[in-house]
Amino acid sequence: MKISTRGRYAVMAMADMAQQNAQGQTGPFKLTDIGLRQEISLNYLEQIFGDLRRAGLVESHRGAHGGYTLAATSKAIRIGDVIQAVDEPVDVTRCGTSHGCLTKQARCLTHDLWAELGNTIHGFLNAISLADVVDGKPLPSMPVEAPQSLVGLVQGAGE
Amino acid sequence: MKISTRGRYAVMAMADMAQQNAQGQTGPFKLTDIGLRQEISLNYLEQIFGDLRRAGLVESHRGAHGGYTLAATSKAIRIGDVIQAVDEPVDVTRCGTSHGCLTKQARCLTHDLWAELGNTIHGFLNAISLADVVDGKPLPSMPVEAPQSLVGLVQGAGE
DNA sequence: TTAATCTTGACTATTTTAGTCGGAATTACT
DNA sequence: AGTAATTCCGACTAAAATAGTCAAGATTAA
Repeated sequence: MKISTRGRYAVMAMADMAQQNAQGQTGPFKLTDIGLRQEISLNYLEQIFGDLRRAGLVESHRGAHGGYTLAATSKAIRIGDVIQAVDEPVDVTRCGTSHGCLTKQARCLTHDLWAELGNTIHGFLNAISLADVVDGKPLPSMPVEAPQSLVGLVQGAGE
Repeated sequence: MKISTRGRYAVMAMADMAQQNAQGQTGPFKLTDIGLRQEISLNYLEQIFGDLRRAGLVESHRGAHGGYTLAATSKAIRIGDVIQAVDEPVDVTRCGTSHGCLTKQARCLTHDLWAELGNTIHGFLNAISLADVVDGKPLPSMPVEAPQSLVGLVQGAGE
């Protein structure tokens, strides 16, 4: 249960550009510079930015004095989008596609659990924009606390 | 960003036992039977139950007519405990221990983000008991929605 | 004593992750 | 036109994690 470095690096690089923007720099930003600031290898960044570009999150400017710019305002870009762009499976479970869920006798007791965990992670990441990260805004946290107290508090966990 | 089969299998097996309990069976439950019902190989289950036993979540009964029983009521066992028992790193980031966070020039813009994501996942999993899963209780979901709306709603994302 | 069951540890195959490398295409500047 | 800077692309590789398998030992009920 951990995030890949691809996802982390992607968010770090995007946040780097957003921060540069916030400081008046308009870009385009060279991967070389981003890599130096964030300590990520150029070659690896190239791979990652390929994904980001194909997902429409950044725009590329080739040739000399080229680089990348954010394709939208930092307020409009959500962290979830960035991670999804570089990190194929934002799925927590491959219930249904693979065995392990719908076993012959049981309707998979845990299916809803994984589905809702996925929703929770998605909800969290999609609720935060690049701008929030750069501004150091306080992040939302889970309101629930104890195992017993929450049962029945919330309804509608349907997928 | 996905959960390992170890974690899934562990929860499935524990839920299986909890369900047997709920149906009047008191155990001990043989791994052979659990494996058959949940379609998990015996050898793999043995490995997993070794971890669960060492974590104190189940009790073993050796010898003929032996098997495993839950070490507490299904209401008292939280999903987070189960996953943590078999799935070493419930960490989302290894910020601080490894490079990639505290780079030379930046105080790691994204540190709080990963920390709070971890808290969110923890909060979710620890809020749900085995009994909740077996009973098919509705699960809590994230209340937050849009990127803008949440900023400033919640404070205190400190680790 | 025997069969059932947990216990342990070593072993292996597959997949994923985290990169590296070389070169081609494109553009700005001179 | 030429050159340097940059993105672009695909193949390649090393290391780690995942998902198991296997064999043999310990313990207990009958």
